[in-house]
Amino acid sequence: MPKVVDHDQRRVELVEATWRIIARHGIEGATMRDIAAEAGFANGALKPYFPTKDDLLAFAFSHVFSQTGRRMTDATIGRSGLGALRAYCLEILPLDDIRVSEARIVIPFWQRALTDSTKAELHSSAMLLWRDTMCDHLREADTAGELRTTLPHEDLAGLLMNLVLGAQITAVLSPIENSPDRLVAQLDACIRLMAAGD
Amino acid sequence: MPKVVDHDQRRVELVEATWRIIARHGIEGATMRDIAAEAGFANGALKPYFPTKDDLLAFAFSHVFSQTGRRMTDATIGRSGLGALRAYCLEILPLDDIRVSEARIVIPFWQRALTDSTKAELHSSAMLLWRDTMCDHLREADTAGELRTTLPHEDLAGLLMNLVLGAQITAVLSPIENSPDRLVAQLDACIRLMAAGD
DNA sequence: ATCTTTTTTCTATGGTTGTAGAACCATAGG
DNA sequence: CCTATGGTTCTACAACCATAGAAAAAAGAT
Repeated sequence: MPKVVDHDQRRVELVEATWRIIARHGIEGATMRDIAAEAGFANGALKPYFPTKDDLLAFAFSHVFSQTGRRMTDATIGRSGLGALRAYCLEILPLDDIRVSEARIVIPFWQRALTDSTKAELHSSAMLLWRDTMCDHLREADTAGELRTTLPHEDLAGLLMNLVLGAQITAVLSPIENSPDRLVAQLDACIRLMAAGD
Repeated sequence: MPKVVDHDQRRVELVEATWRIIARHGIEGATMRDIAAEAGFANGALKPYFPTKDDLLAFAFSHVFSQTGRRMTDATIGRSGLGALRAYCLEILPLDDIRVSEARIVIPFWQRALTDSTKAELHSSAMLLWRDTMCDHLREADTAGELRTTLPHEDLAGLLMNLVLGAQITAVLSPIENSPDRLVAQLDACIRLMAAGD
């Protein structure tokens, strides 16, 4: 029998090479040849794992979402209410190199999703999940008396969603005015405005 | 003497054709041939006005920013403080077809700016201007006693900036949960949280 | 009516891309 | 040691793009 390869692991390898290329040279520079070279293979080696380029990109993008989502839920264990909400949002903000790279990947993804309904639905469902989780934490906070405002939870969650998504852009394209500590200050400002204590 | 053409007006015509193409088929489909066809010309007719494609895109993007900026400042005349701030932000939110189209153009622009420092600086300077204007209105509101919070104006302005930029994404990719009235409700929620009355 | 100059069209070219498929290689069992 | 087979590389190809430049058209001035 011939050399045997773990296909799933190889797929993840290729996806990580794709991330590095997109984060470094943008999605325009992410050609099949460059991705293969980054992973240490020749052009045609990708075909058995991802028959077409779109398959590769779709897998890469959904992998980013699941990775971020796992990190977010991990950050909330042992917390509830506004504390959980804050930890949840903090995990999306581009505060370190890894999450800045994720921002540099999600922005090209948005652009692709504009004309690709499959990618649009992937984004829509992921955002709906995040939004619902934020609503849950807001409800927890409300019943615990942590909330000062009586505004609908949906609007507050939508506000936070737009905040963290907008931060993906400003953190990358206006890093001076949106350094990590500024972004945290903005999030804390938003949460403190909702909180009962002040 | 030959046929005389208003070059500046022709340039604007071409830019508007470019918008329509990008809004309809995405930036990938915005080839020189398609843009020329949309404007009613042949491929090579663009060269005298925009020698290269990058010149065309740069002009198109800066035109969007100046158009939006003009609309924003127009909306604030006769207002001050939180009222002006609200009107200013309302003009950025993608609430009608025109502004949704603008969102469909600015998202590809962000993607391009990731690997094009010229576009990044264009974005950075435009955002800095908007941010400063928001700070001015916040200062007005503060001296007028409209503000409840003592948080730094810079963080509140940054918060609003991220809100309206994030809305560009959610309005296009999650339109159901972010319909125009929901977006306005989110903005009003944010402003009411900062306001004195409650 | 003709000429001159700007504007527009048309054709060509060099380069790059995604994809396909043939040739080659490495490895585990007989 | 041999062989069958999954994995990899290499080359090729068809399509597409931006751009350049020559050719044609248009329109006011003489």
